[in-house]
Amino acid sequence: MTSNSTASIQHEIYQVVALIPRGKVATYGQIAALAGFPRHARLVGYALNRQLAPDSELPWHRVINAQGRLSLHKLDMNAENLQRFKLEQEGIQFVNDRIDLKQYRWQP
DNA sequence: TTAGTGACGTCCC
DNA sequence: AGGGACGCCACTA
Repeated sequence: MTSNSTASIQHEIYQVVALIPRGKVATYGQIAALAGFPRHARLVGYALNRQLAPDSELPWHRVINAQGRLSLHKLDMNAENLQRFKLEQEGIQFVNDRIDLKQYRWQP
């Protein structure tokens, strides 16, 4: 690992993401704040990138950006298609490639 | 060490 | 509405 502090941060991020219920979504910034690291939205992306595996227990697909859009295409367009598929399977509706956060945002 | 980068967010126009 | 300019901060070369 590059540093043990980031390892613990990642651990906190995973714990929060694991709490997102089926059929709901959260933003990167929301996850960072809930994990106790405000303004670290980008770190959430880095952390999830390491968990990007088909057999991952983590509901990484329920994390989207503050615009209600998917951001994964910059890295892996194929993975983004999977993310959208998983979300739609949970009953989340896309309107013009966008999710209505007022309706679907997770509120702990 | 420094500079560039990025699964982001907010502000401004 | 939607796009651009910054701000942010860990990571990488």
